Amino acid sequence: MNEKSLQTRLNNIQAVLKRKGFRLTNSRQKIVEALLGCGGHITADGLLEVVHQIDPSVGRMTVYRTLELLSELGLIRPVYQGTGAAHYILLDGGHHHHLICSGCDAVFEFEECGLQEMSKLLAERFNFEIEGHLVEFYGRCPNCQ
Amino acid sequence: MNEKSLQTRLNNIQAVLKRKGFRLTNSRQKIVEALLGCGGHITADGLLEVVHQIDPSVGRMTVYRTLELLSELGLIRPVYQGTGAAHYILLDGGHHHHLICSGCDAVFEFEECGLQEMSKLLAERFNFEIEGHLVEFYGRCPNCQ
DNA sequence: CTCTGTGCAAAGGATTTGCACTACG
DNA sequence: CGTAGTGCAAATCCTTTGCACAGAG
Repeated sequence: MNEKSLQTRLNNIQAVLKRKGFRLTNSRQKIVEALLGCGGHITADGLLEVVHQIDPSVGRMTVYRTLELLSELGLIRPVYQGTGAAHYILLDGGHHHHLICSGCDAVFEFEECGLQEMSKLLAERFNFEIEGHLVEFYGRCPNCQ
Repeated sequence: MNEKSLQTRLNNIQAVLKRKGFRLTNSRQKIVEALLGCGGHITADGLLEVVHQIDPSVGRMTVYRTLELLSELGLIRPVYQGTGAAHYILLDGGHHHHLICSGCDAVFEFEECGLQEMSKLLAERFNFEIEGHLVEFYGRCPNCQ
C-alpha cells in the first residue's frame, strides 16, 4: 500500500466509472481520492470533511451520491461499525477482511486468501457473477476480555 | 431448522442474557422469539410489527434497545441491505453467510464451513476471543446480469 | 449543444435521549 | 424492596428529495 498502488487503484476505479458510462467529474475524482487516501474506513460525513480539506467546493450530497454510486458498482460497501452513521469500506481489491471488537468497536484488518475457491463454488451453484466479498469476525480484544 | 431447534436457540440466547447479568423480561423474551420466528432477517421497525402481533404492549424503543443489547453480546449483527433502515441478522449459531445481488438486493443464504481454522488462527494472532463471523459475497444474480 | 451531475436548503426517516413508572430477581 | 428495564413523546441525527445551474463529452 504505497503511493504507487494508490494511484493504480484510483485509475482503476475511474476506469470502472468510465466503462459503465458515468462521467468523471472533478467532485467524483476528489471524493474517490479522499476515500483511498484515508484508507477506506470512514463515515459519509467524515469523508466529507476529508474531501473539504482537498476541495471545499464539493457538497455534502455529492459525497452521499458518489458513495451510493460506488456501492452499486461493487467498489465499496456500507457497514455498521459501532452505532450511528454508516461506515464505508473499500472493496476495490475484490475483498476485505475485518476483525471487530464487540466491546470497544476497534477494527483490525487482515489479509487472507482462503475464499477464492468458495467464490467459484458459489458462482456455479447460484449462477452468480461474483464481484467480491467481505469477511467480518467478531470478538473481544485483549483489553475488553 | 425446526420448532425444536428454534426452542433450543431461544433458550440459548436467554441463557447468555442471564449469564451476563441481564434480566429476562417479558418484552425481551417476546422480541427474541419474534426475531427467531421470522428467520432473523429484518429491520428494527419490521421486527416491531412482528412483536406487536405477539404482544402489542411492547414499545418501539424496547425493540431498538434489545437489538443493541443483542448486538453487544454478539448474538446478532446490523447490516446494510439495500438502502434505508438497518437489517439485523442472527449470528447466534456463531456464523452467517450471505450472497447478495448488487443489482436487485436479493439475498441468498448458504452454509459453509471453511472458516473455523481461520477463526483459530486469528484468535491466536490477535489474542482475540472470537465469538462469530459474517461472510458476504457480492455479485449479480442471473436476472440482473 | 445536450444531458448528466452538482449544490443548496428543506423534507423525510430512522434512531436516540429524558423522565416517571413497572416489574424482575 | 431496589434497581434494571420500559414506554411515551420529543429531540436529534443521518440521509434523501426538488429544482435551477454548471460542466463533461
